[in-house]
Amino acid sequence: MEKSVPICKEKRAGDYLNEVVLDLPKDEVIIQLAEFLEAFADSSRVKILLSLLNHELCTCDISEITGLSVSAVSHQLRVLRDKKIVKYRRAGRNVYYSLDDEHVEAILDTALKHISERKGKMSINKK
Amino acid sequence: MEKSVPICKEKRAGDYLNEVVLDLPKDEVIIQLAEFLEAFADSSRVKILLSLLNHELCTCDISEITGLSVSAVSHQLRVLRDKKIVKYRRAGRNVYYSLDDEHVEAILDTALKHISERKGKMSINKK
DNA sequence: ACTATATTTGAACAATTGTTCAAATATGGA
DNA sequence: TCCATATTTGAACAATTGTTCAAATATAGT
Repeated sequence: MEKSVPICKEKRAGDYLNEVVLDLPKDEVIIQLAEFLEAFADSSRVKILLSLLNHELCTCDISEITGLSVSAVSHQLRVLRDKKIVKYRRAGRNVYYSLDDEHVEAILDTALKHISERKGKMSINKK
Repeated sequence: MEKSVPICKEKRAGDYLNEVVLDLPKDEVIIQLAEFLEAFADSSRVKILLSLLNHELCTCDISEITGLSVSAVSHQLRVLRDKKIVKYRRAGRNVYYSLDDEHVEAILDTALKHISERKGKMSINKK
């Protein structure tokens, strides 16, 4: 019984599949990558991060800027805090948030490029 | 009745909030940003994208490399296709996928830097 | 036309998500 | 201490997600 290799593989000349597997980061790292990038996968959080690009802002500022409820903002800020993407400092009754990650801007810029360049190849379909 | 500004704002000297609002992309763009970045918010998709960084691969290759079922891979590839992140070509019975976005590598690299640099400040907490 | 392999698809399902609401906590000023 | 404001928190909820399974489709070879 020497069969766990899928059939579509048997006839392959150069076997580079193992190479690809070996080049992959450990599963643990892949999970961390995805957990970090989850921070950018929601429009409320993206809006909050964009707001923080140039200014530190208190929870109530962010609520007003984004149009989200104070509570919703606070919940999302906790997510961003847990992921070490924003930091905060308390000043009196206000808590001021700012970016704690030099890479946020890079990721948002890259994504912005994607959607602007993609416009040319946008499909007409709903998806 | 001239009251819709939150109280924490009234006493502000420099009013930069409006400036921040004006600097934000349109809501539609923010939603597109988040929809694109959703592609990276799941470890299965991250693993698929990492696998495709240097090789084009068929569905069955990707299934074997990632350890995901063929069906799960196919479902996720559809998500990536819809977002214009991968493209595909059919060759006989196989369908070969490859990256259709120059920015994928940049985003994954940036995220990788984040998680490696973050290790110094990792909290002991569960989160 | 029939069979085998590769891929896609749709329904079902548990799990997770983001918001709202009400209540709790924190801080500063009277 | 009491009150007003700012923020956080937890429960509840609908909505979305990713997987599995079975069935459908596509292609090549006989």
